Amino acid sequence: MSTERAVAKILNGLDTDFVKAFSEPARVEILKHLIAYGPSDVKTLAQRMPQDRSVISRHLSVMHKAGLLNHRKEGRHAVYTVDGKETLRMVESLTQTIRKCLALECC
Amino acid sequence: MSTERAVAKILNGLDTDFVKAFSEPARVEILKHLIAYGPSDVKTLAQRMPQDRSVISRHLSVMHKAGLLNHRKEGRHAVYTVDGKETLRMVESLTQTIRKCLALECC
DNA sequence: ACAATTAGTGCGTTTATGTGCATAAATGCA
DNA sequence: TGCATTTATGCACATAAACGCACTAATTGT
Repeated sequence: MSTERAVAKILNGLDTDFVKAFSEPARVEILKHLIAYGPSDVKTLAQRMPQDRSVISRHLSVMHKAGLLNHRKEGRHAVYTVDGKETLRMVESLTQTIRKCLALECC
Repeated sequence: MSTERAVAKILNGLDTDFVKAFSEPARVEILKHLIAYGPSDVKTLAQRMPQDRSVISRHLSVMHKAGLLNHRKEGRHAVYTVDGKETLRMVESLTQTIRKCLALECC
């Protein structure tokens, strides 16, 4: 297989949703709070941040879909928690992706 | 120091320029070519991609500023190369950042 | 000196995303 | 049942980023 195709195969598996979660300051702020204070509902998180609740809710949804957060319903509350295991798995996968690519580096 | 401040201290050091480089498909395409074919100038890269040369030039500039690429002038050509060492250093730094945060995880 | 080639920047346009308000659905409590 | 609370979504708007065109600057070769 050509190097070009090998590199493509590796980098096409790159999880862009994962990296996007970390490129948005508001989402990082949410992560900070979830790590420091543990499971939290939308209202609690929103109270700590300048954005509207709806915005926080959407950011949480994005991070949940990306696999960084777990989500459960407790009555009318939506409780989100950091999925540390999965998050770590993904960042290590990213490292491996880059490692493999660079190993193929032509010159 | 409170857990909140400890987490903030760690995550504030997060290099968002680095992660942004990987969240843009066009930039990943550029990386693919640079890894597979080695040092390339702007025209060569632009010929492989649908975007205008100016767009490629700007993406290269972004990645160079983020530390992913090296840049040298060869006559009228601008030759870009992947800085594998630095790129690897950065992704490992990201992994460590996340690792440290999760180690502080409250619950 | 002149024409051709290459890279980068200014500028306006398009596209994507974050944001807030209003609202509906679901739940808990009196 | 009636009312408050919480979340999520539709919608419109603002901001940021990607994009293409046109132009300038720098360099090469004739």
